[in-house]
Amino acid sequence: MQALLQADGRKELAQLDGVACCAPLAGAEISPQDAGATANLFKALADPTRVRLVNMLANSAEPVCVCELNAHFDLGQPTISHHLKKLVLAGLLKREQRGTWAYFSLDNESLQRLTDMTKPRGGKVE
Amino acid sequence: MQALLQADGRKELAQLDGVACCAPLAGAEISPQDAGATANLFKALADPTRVRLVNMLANSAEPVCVCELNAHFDLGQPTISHHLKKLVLAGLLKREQRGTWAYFSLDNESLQRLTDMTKPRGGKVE
DNA sequence: CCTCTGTATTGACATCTATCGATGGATGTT
DNA sequence: AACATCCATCGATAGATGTCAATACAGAGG
Repeated sequence: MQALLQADGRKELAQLDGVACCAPLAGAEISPQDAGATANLFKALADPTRVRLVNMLANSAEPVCVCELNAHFDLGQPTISHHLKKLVLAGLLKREQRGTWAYFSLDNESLQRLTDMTKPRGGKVE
Repeated sequence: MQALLQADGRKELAQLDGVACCAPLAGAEISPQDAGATANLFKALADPTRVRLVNMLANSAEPVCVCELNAHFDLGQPTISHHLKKLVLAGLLKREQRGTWAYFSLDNESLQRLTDMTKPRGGKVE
């Protein structure tokens, strides 16, 4: 059981690494490790619900309450919570507690990193 | 059986749609359909092997033979073939047959679309 | 202190996906 | 014509993932 908890912890850290590193897709040769981190970042956006969540938060200047987000989906509350957690772990969203309510907002820096990562000629022109 | 084949066909078309549409993440409100297409594009890059494949092709001015690609991975040939197919269906790669050999290259336009899609303030500044 | 409400976590389940071994079709080569 | 090579497809399998119902937990108000 202890082992299971540890494994989970490592997994979450791995996802966080994905945000920090951000090796450009079209840049210099990517190591297998960096490829994993890069893939993790894309994985965070590889779901329609998470794409919509990010899009909604990108269109709001203010942090948005979970209760507000829930209302826009035909999914259960635990499912939305699950997706939000994944986006936070990926570093794309920030979470903020206000009393009973939880507010989420887009981490603009991370979106910038995403853009850098997909730039056609990031590193060198060769 | 016929039904199965049809279902498969539809699935592949859906992935192709993902490339064509390309709704900006931080742009105007994304419809659930567009969110699915956008997610499909990210899904194509949500795997370390596919990230490396795209990266390798991005670093080559010339199309690369599959036999060359296979040599860089500790994976079976059918697995690489499977990943290459997914990337082609997503519109990220182009395939070209030269005699017995298959050559793949990066579709630079699609990479540009990826960049546009992740631009921090794609549509309007609001 | 009890209850209500908003979120997160757990456990279960169905589906999806990456991988492999085996096979098949196509193209060269002897 | 027989054979070898390259690549794609098929069938099977293990592991990952999205979803829900049930539960737990925390803060606010009675």
